[in-house]
Amino acid sequence: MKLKESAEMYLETIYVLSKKSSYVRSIDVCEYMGYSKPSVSRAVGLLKEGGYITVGHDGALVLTDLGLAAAQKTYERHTVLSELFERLGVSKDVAVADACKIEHVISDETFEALKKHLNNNK
Amino acid sequence: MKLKESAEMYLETIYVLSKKSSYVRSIDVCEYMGYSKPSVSRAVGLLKEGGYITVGHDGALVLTDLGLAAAQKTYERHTVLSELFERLGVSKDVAVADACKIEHVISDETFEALKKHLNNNK
DNA sequence: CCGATAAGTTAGCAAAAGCTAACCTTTTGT
DNA sequence: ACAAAAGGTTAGCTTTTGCTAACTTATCGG
Repeated sequence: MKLKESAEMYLETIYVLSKKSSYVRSIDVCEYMGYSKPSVSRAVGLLKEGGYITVGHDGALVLTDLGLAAAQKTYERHTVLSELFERLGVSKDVAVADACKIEHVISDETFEALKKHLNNNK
Repeated sequence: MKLKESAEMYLETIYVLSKKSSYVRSIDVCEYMGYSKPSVSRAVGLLKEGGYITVGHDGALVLTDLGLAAAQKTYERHTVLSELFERLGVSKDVAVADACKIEHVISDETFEALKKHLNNNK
């Protein structure tokens, strides 16, 4: 079951929020992503069903190993890509926005090549 | 009316095919993209409606100025991105596939930065 | 205790973009 | 000439992923 683009974004968001608050609820995801409660509710259900997260009775969203791995992979793409773009002179906002879109479609091979290139020029 | 990702692909395809045969039909687009006839038929209708192409009675698909500009823009992204990736050591197939996806989501600003970088390292 | 607010769910709509099945023309080949 | 093939369209299905409206709970203030 290959992760859809939107699922990656949800996982990444849960991951990012988890690094700050250690208690992430659906409503936090709503606010962060700017999505409605029903949209997040369904996405959470799918992620749970797929084994990417668990949901506590208190509504706490917790990444499983599977979910964490996916989230970290996406997050690394995000940081590396936006850093690369900024280094090339792209404004921060645009660099982040582009990283956000490209992170979901770029292949492992191309990403690794870009990452290596970035590291070489550090 | 902002062009959707799929519309960009159709225009780019018509552009590429036009450079070879000077008489591009829907069926040619089907074969090139691997899509069904109804899918292409609908897309062609939308592109016509949007003023991006004209369709002759003989079924010839011809880009308007508007369509040509869009197609060329996408095509340039495609060539620059795939060239860049290949230069970084990515295999041709993967470079092209990634360029195909990224060309639709990258911003003008980031693309120009990448292009400039590529030219500097030529 | 009771009403308001907060969090989540259910039901159902919408758009984008692919598909198949079935149909209509027009051209083509024997 | 007439069947078959080629090209295109119509109708309608599917998936993904957003939305609103409306509902349920549960907690919290006075």
